[in-house]
Amino acid sequence: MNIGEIARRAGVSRSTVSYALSGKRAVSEVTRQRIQAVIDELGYRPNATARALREGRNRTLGLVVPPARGRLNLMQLEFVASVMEAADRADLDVLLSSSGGDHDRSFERIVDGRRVDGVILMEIRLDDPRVRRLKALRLPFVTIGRTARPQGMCWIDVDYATLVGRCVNHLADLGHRHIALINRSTELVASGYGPAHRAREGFADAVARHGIGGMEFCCADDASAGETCVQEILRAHPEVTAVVTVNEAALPGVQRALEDAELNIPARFSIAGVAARFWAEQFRPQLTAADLPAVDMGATAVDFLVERIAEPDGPPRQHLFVPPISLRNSTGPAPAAH
Amino acid sequence: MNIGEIARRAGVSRSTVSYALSGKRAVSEVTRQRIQAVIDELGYRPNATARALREGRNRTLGLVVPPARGRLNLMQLEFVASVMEAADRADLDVLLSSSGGDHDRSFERIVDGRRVDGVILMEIRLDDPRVRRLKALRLPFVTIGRTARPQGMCWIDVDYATLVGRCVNHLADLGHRHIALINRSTELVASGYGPAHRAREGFADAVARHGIGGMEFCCADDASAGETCVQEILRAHPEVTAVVTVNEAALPGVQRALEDAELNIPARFSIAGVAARFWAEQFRPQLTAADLPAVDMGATAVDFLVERIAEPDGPPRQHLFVPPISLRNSTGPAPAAH
DNA sequence: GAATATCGACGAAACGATTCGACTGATTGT
DNA sequence: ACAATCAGTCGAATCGTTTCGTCGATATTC
Repeated sequence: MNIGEIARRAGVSRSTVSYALSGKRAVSEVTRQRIQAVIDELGYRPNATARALREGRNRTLGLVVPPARGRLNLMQLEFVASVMEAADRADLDVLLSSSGGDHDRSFERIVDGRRVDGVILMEIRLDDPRVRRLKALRLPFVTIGRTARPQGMCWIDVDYATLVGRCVNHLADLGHRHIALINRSTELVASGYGPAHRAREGFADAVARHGIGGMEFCCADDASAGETCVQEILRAHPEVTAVVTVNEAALPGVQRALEDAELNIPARFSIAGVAARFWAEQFRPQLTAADLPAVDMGATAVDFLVERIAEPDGPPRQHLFVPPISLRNSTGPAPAAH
Repeated sequence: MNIGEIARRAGVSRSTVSYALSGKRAVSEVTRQRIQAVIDELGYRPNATARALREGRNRTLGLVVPPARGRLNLMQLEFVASVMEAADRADLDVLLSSSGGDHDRSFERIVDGRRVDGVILMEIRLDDPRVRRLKALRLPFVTIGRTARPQGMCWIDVDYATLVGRCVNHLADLGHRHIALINRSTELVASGYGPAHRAREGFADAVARHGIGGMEFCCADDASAGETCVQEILRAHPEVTAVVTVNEAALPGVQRALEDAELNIPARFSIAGVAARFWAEQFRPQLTAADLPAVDMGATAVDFLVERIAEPDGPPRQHLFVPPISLRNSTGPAPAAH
């Protein structure tokens, strides 16, 4: 059941059927209705592949997610969901690809088979080979996170430096004088993961500004690492009365370690950070944290990409998200020194 | 940079380039190398859309996930990741589509634009309009979960009835005589969600077999619903000493409510169920539960689908997963009656 | 009333690959 | 030595759309 068959049964030419459907040229009302009747009867829908070939675009965007190895997290999940929703609104399909490993077959397939009109790249590294690839292919793309030299590119990012800085400010205002940062894993830092680097910088700046003690700890993205990380902090720096965390996956372990050390939150210990709302609310007491705006980010990424596909040489759009810090119950005045 | 350009520069015809690449006909070694040199120089990759049009297949499978509304959960996330991985191994791309709402535009686009060679349908209902649609279009598909009449279809599912039954057996063996089931939400049950129905049946059968008291409670898929659900159970049925749960998202709330009621686990209260390993390990003490085998399920679904695409009229493959129940620390002997 | 728009429809040429049949030399078999 | 095979290549058709140019027929304009 292709357009030729419809044309034959309606007694018109293929082009007339096409114009009747697209409305790009006038078609008399009677033939239009005759054609529509045949279409309804046979349940014809134009073949998307043929259309894509002819039009030179696929009405599809590629979404490159981190490989399953590195465990997609809940925040990213929410992001993916919101990208789908936004793409759907723009009548675009979403082709998934995981990448970040050594041998990114699906990335190659999608990108150099020209299966997509544009790409959203998650979990970008400061120096990212995929970005170079997309630039070389002149395929429109938007990155979630920035490379080291983000000028001239299209990206959205979360301003970890500012957010971590604000957390430090908040804790310092409450009288805390020794604060630890629970950052992401050493591997992630080593591989040039922007948020981890910028959290580090924002933290260092803020503690320096306040003239207070600050120490950074890297921590793998899971609960048990969070537990040992806190134990380590408490052992090596008993003077610490508050932590800032950007490692949401470690939170359950952080909680356990603090409970085991009988450090009541927020009476004897404070904690603030950046996390998806799910994790912040899961914490007990609920975590004072900047909630990652996954839904906004997904919608914005799609908007930027659509715009760039329409106008590949337009000005590159960029947006830094600085979500407000939701005051919950995990921070309080520093305990009196004993 | 299309195949014609390559042919021109290599001084051969387009068909020769094609045969050199596919190996479907003999090409002399010297011309093959000449062609390869041109290809390497220009970085040519065949256009996937044109190939798809000609070959009549897209090397793409559709993955239909529940809409963002109904919140994709971690187990589903793991499933999606494993589908991607398996598809990648089979050199297939994955086109995402969310569906389940009233107005499934992306499902329509993917399915009747013939953008995919087959579909994996998650979160199937006992009577599902999408299944009828796919059958009518004669598009190969595999469902995750069964419809009410699953004969002749391709599906995989988790045997909730058996698993819940085994949990009841386990608890009964430990001496528990009054057990509650924490099922999924009433809406989900009402909409004909198979796992919820089968959990109910398995539970009813098992408590009857043991001649013990069993009562079922529906509970929305979130922590606070879990909390009120347990409070309700304890209030209305103080004789209950154990629960079986198939509602992983409610677990954190269940935990809170039991803690608040000062019911130590497993000394004074036991709990077992079906859950993704993440949730089971998140529970304290860790939950005795059948771990949902998301990774196996994803790989199996892709296998079945690939097979069915290759042979649309072959025998429909089906598989019921009955993952073993991992004994952890949340179940113990029933407390002596007081 | 002749020149000129305008409308509605048609045919053919793309888009970029794959594949079938045919053709040319060279090799083999008898 | 003549037919049969075979390796290597080419041209043309095809997949299902969209769109450009064209062309009657009717309507508009001076």
